[in-house]
Amino acid sequence: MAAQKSPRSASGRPAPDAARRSERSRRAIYDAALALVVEVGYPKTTVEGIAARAGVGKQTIYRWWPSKAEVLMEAFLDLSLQAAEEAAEGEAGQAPYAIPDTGDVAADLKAVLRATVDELRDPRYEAPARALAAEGVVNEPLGREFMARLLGPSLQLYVDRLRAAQEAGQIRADIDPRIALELFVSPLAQRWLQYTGPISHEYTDTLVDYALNGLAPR
Amino acid sequence: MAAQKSPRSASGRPAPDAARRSERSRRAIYDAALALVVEVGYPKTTVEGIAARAGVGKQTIYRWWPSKAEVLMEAFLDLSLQAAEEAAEGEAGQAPYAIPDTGDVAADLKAVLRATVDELRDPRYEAPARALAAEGVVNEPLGREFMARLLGPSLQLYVDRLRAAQEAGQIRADIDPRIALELFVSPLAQRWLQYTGPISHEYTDTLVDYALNGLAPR
Amino acid sequence: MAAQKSPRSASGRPAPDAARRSERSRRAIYDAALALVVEVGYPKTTVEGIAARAGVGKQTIYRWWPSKAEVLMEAFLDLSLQAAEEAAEGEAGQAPYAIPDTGDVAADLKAVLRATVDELRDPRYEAPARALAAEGVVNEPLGREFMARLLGPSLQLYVDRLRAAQEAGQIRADIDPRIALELFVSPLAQRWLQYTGPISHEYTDTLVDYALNGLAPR
Amino acid sequence: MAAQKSPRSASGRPAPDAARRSERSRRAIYDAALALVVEVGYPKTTVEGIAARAGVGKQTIYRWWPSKAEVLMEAFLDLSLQAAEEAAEGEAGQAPYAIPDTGDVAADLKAVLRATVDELRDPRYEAPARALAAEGVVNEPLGREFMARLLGPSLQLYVDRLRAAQEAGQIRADIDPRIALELFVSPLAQRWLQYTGPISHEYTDTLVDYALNGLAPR
DNA sequence: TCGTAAACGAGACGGTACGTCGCGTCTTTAT
DNA sequence: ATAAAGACGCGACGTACCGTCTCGTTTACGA
Repeated sequence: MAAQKSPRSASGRPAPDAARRSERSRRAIYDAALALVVEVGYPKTTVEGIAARAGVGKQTIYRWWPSKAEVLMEAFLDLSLQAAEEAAEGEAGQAPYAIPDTGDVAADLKAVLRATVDELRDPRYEAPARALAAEGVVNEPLGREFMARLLGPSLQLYVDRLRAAQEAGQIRADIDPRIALELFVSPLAQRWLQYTGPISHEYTDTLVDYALNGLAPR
Repeated sequence: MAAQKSPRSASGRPAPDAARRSERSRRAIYDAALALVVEVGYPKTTVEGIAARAGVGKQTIYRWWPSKAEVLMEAFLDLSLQAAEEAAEGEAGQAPYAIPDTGDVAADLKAVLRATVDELRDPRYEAPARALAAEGVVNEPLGREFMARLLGPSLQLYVDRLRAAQEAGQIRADIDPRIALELFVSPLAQRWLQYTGPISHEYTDTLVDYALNGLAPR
Repeated sequence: MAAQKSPRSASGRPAPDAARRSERSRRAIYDAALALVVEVGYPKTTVEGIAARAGVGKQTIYRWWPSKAEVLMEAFLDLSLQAAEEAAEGEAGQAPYAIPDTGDVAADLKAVLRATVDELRDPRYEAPARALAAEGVVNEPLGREFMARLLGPSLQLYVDRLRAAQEAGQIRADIDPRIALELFVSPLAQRWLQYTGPISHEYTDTLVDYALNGLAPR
Repeated sequence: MAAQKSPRSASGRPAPDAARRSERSRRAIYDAALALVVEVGYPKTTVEGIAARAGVGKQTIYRWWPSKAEVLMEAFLDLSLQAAEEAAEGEAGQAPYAIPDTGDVAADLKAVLRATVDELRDPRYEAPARALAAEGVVNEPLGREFMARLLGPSLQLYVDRLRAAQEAGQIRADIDPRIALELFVSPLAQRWLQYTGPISHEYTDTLVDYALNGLAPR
């Protein structure tokens, strides 16, 4: 079995040694990237600017990420992780990363969506989330990564909760939960992303009602 | 009232005389912009590239548009207009710009959504539409313009059709059509924009069924 | 005869239109390059620095010169030209660009060499001349250009003066003037370039004496 | 007197312990530096390149030399030393490091200069010698070191030989040998360094003749 | 019908950021 | 304990486009 002295990444460049990576720099880069996106917007956020703000050489960024979009992706991922951990601490003993199940699907979904609305309005989350979404629209690999690492896991929580509701007989058994969740999640996403309408707690409540009960008369 | 020899736009620059504008150049610029977005993608499409390909001076672009996003917006608007006119010719005597009303809402909606799916898969439409959507996500004024000039009018057609369905008693009267349409339009939009899932005729059919009948058992 | 719409330089890049070149920028670049070489030395003089000091975009330098060495070459050539013109004004009616001929070769050569010594000590000339010489040593094309455009013409003046001396019988007819001149010019050049010894009026006087009369006893 | 555990050089850094220096590494660094200068030229020879080629850490270079110029200087000095030792072996019983004295100054000088011409044409010597000369032109301390350690000793040999000639009555007693030698050495040096003309055995022979006999008629 | 003023093509300009290279220092790893 | 390996902060490289600004050259209008 041949020893592999200098492993190469897909780009053909020798892969850097991750074990010797500076944790300090990584944190500073995450912080700088997030702060800049909030302060000056994504298009005016430059790799050079991130490096300067983080007190880091440009090469240190290019060594570990292929583009500013990937930097922001990991920074945002890290931010979400931290937030999730903090949230988990508050509700000790409870399953983290799950939509609560009080027995009332409608109420549970409304609660989660209200929380989501609040989050989408917090500039600290909104700016990077919007930037990543925009980049992903036009950059398919990044878009798919965004889906795989952020959107997907979140959507899975809805799938799980809807499955539970099906078992409880609150949702028809022949419904595909993966599609069903889009009836209330996607409208919110589109209003937020494309300014197709205002978002509010009232609005998401209505979405849940419409989706669960349908538009046609009974 | 004082004579105004060289009227100035809000930017303080003398407004160009639109009457003397070269139609030839405008067309060439539209064609070049759309072609480049399809061929090399939006981020690699540059004003310089558009000018070169259109055989036009850069200033001719900057004279009439403030940014490449606006150029593309108008180019795409123009493209949509042309396409709509062509489509209208095929169905003479019928109201253009409307969702057909056969009396069966579900069928009508499914038909329109199937057509939309086809369009979203045509690279000639997809590339510029995606580019504008992405730009609009991160550039609010442009996003709102995109909504006002393209998305809005399209969505209004759904509102009209849903209103007709309400009058025909096929949809509950207390439903807000502006929100209702999002139950089947937004999921498609999100899957397309964010790669959250595959899009197909089957999928949109399912969306219409779910939306009209709801998820909960009757 | 084919029209040549976009002539290309040897580098394969379209040649810029010299007619539209900014004289203002060129002057500013010359001045900045010379000043920086004097102030911070050649190795610390950067294209970026020249551009910044000249108030010019980097591309304006790269558009017209392939390297900082070539910039400095032309700047120095320009400086020499100006100096020569100023000098020529002072001695109206006299042939410019020539070594004076008073009939006494030894005296004439000593006078020119003394002037050269003075020039080599003037930092405004020394710094760029030294920089170009150094670069030329290790960069053959540039070295040859330096020889062709600066050194060569100067040495030719010695050839001319020595020929006159041969006709006047002050120098043997079988002597090759192109080689002869090196007996007093090259020693000065080497002392200056390589710090092999101090340079002074006395020293160059001695060189002329030794060269004309030889080292062996008569 | 206080014990000094880690003596510090003028730079304030702890002086490395020369006794523990790796002879192996030094040799590898010399070889790599010389080879690179020959192969890619001095400007493209980098400390990183030398280290990589020598299979040595960069720090091992920086520990012992302040710059790539100094590395090359010592490498070249070492090369010259080796060459001189090899040459000395061939002529056993004779004084090493001296210009032969056959009684005929002209012949002896011509012989040495012919050998020098040959050396200057050997790429293994030419490339590093030229590199060091160029660096020395623009970097005064290095230039003076080059003079002190390489050029000076070589020139001294000429001084010695010329003194002998003066005692033998072949050269006038009032001649300064330190200046005299420049009449034939410097022209060769300048032609070589600055491409002011071709170098050949014929050329150096002529230089010796001109220098010894002078240019003026007797 | 002809001048003339505007729009036009071309592209040079002052800039900003790109992604890369090499510097000289510092740290880790594996003898 | 030493030295290879190489990550780091830094600064310059040479390139690509930005948006502005002249340049002549059409072009179309109104005198």
